[in-house]
Amino acid sequence: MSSVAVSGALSEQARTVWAKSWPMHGREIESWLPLWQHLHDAAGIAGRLWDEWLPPIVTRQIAEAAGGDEAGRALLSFLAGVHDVGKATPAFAVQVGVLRDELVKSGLEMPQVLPDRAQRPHGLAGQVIVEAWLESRFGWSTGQARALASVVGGHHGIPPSTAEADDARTPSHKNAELLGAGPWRGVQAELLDHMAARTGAAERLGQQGWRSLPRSVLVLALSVVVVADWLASNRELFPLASAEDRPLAQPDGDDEARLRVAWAAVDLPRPWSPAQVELAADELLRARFELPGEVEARPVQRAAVAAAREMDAAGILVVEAPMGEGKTEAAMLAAEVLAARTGAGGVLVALPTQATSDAMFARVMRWVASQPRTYDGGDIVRDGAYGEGGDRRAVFLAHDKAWLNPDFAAVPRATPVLDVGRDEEAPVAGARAGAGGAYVDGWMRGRRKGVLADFVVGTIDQVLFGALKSRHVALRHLALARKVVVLDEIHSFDTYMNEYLERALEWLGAYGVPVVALSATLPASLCDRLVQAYAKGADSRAPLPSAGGQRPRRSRWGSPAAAGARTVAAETAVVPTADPPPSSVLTYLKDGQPQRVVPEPSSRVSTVRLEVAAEDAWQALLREALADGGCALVVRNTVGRAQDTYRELRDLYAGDGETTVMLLHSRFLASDRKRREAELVRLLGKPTAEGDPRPHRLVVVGTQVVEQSLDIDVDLLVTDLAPTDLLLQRIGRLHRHQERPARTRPERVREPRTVVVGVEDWVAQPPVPVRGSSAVYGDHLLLRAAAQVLDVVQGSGTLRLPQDIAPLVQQAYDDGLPLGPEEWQPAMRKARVAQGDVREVQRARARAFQLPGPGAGSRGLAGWLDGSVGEADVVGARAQVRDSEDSIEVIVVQADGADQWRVPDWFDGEVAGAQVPRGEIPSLPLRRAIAGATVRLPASMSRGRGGDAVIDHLERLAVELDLEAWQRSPDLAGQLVLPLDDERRARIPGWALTYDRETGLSAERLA
DNA sequence: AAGAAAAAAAAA
Ligand SMILES: [Fe+3]
Ligand SMILES: [Fe+3]
Repeated sequence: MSSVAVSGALSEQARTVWAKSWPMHGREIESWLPLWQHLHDAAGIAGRLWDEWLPPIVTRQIAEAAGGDEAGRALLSFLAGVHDVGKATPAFAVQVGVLRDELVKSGLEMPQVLPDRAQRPHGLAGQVIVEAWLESRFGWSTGQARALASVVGGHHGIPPSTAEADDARTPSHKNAELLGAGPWRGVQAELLDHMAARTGAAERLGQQGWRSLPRSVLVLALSVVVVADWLASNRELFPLASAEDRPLAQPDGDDEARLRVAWAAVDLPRPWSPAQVELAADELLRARFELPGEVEARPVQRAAVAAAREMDAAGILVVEAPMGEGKTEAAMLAAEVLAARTGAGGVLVALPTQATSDAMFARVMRWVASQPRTYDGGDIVRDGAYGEGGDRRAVFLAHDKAWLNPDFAAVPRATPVLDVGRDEEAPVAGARAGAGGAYVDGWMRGRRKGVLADFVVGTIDQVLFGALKSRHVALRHLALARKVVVLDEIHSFDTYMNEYLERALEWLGAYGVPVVALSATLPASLCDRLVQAYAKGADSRAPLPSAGGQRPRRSRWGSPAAAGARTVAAETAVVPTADPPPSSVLTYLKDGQPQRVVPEPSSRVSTVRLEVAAEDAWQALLREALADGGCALVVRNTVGRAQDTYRELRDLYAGDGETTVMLLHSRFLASDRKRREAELVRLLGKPTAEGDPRPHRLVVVGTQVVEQSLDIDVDLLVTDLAPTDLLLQRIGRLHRHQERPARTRPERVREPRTVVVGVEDWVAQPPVPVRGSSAVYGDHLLLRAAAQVLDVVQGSGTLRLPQDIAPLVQQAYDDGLPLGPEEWQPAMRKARVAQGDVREVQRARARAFQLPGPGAGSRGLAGWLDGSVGEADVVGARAQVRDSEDSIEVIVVQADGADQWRVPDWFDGEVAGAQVPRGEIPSLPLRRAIAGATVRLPASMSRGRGGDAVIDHLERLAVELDLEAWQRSPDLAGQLVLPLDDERRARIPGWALTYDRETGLSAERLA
């Protein structure tokens, strides 16, 4: 850690240039800050960040590019130290009258007002000033100067476009007026020279090393500049000077004290730095998950630990395995090994949904608590104090509804780092860190900064946003680049999300971030693309020495022999006989090449009887199968079908007194759905020590919500035809728990059995899926699944699990492989083309706002985010990481005759039926209840012209009923409200809505 | 016609 010597005095003009003023408007000011002071502060913080906060995985790559550790530190300090030099311009300085006058008095001329001043925001101004200075002072080329200076230009979140920068550099009257001429130029250069000398950059700017930094390093540099600026702009940490102190005296040694105090107040934790663990996988598993001595690692876990030790540390590991093989634990063990190998300072675990993120957060917290402490300079006990250097791990749950999560709320919070006048929050005293030093940092919190924390669990969107053109995306990159990134359930992504995932992986590759991706069986081509995307990014950072040489094609399934299934005569055998793809497989990069490892097969093997039935036949079949009791799951592909089926089955079993029929789909209020899910897991989960609440006979009707993450076990499955992988996931709920051996199940359902329905006519050539299914999935995947289902049914009649999963999924997604009889082929070709079109549209939409890759372009960050705000030329494209037309979420309240709003009266707890105020922000318990009263309207309601009318109506309602107060609460701002009458009905133009506690929300289109 | 999530920044 080097403290910087005070270098050089500044001219009076340079000391008069200002950066901050309080207030910013008005004739009188109370306080101000000279620019040099802000620059010193920012440079100082950047140095501290380098010394104490950035983990080696980040500093190493900056150092490598910049020419050594000190050079890397100097680079960041310098960039932070000049970031606001654009404030030394008339365009900026004209804003505050008294400060302007002072400058004019000192000889820096400018008019009273500059109407065009907004055309040269100080970021852009700074960029071109630095460009010109690098060229004239050090002889940099235009392109070299543009690249480095773009970091200055981008410090407010969006780097200027090439055209903007070119325009600002063209000699013109306007530029002279706004950016300054004559003595202004002298002051700008003086400040730049001063900061270059002070940060140790001057000498290096004269050399070659910094002239062609890779884009990934520039992004990291930008992110650190932004962090430094945000901290240096906090007036609590870095107080302004009194307005009387003008100009401020020469810079002196007080700087260091000012910095020390501020840095201590921010109190960022040192990065996690786990030791290289040599433990065997078994021991590691037991130690980190607090398992008893006899527990052994499962094959996948053992293979993952071995892979993490032998793969490229800056590489990607894809673990494909069925559920129940302990993938999550495997990933955390691998993450620790990879962190130790790369110097990553934390772990980010990303999942597809908020609900799974919530569940994962609790598990990751336990894992964090079991981490040995790594701080070597103190004697702090593990569960003890934090403060004096003890191990602290900043944790964060990153999704929109994290504030509702009790596990996250229970984590001790450090004193928030607030800013006077900006943060409205009341200051609270911080608490001590919890188990293993886990705490929520006072600064690394909130939507943008929270993901910077050491251990973050969140939705996959948090990662995908890193590939979206968006303001301050560099900050998100830093959040990712600091850690090992674990991606869970990546098989569940659609084409649109995969586009973003691939681009995000390119960037992670460029940063050398270890990635562990978990999945059920992935289509081989997809797995290949993800690994390639990472490798491509890695190449952008470290090009091969043989620059012109072709890299050998990297493909997991490169050789025909490896493809196995594809050599089999397609139309006859669906389940391949030779060399089938294994049910578990690990793919990782080793020396830049993909390797595959197959763990020893799991011992669990089961068979499932597969059959098909007509829509009018399966209910009799179900009744028959459940004659002696048992629990069945009926999965429908649309909410409407599920609601109808539920009503039919309810009536069918009405009055027998010993059968429960339940319904689950997403169109229940969030709290109602949560309660239903909990009830399902209680009834159909593993038996507990207290007993087994499994009912005698139960029929659960549901949509796709039941194929995800609900750990339930049923005796019999009836399901609409669905794409093969989803069908297999549904089948995974069948006889799922080993704690429930066959002999404990009713006799007629002792053999696991699946009935596939949802097809108009199974005998037709090809069969015709019901309309709803076609609308949701498209006929291509449905017909391929139908071919596979019929093939099994007409053959052995049984599936073997898990062995058959991988071959079936690989075939279903291998478009080159024809499936089904000859007569189907014309229809299947048509469906395939249609599907291709849909995917292409999705891809195009996704690309409209996608961040360029790390290798594209040579001019640093100039124009990096061009087109990020509403300039898409693709129809229907939006700046978002999930594909959707507007689907409307509403808060449901009960309105009485007097137009008072109430929390739904059937809710649990004291707030049920409580009045919801509109003129003020509702209390926290009420806001919690309200968050649980949300539901998404059917997509059909928000599409097209009718959709606009619906949104209009709801928005007008919010205005008419005056929800202004709600806008000040982040969780309520912008929310639409749907008031129901006493009968739980609502009228919206064109629609009649009903909410029924048993069946959920129904929408009926009015003629 | 499913399901899933969804960003306030450092001064205009
Ligand atoms: Fe700025
Ligand atoms: Fe600044």
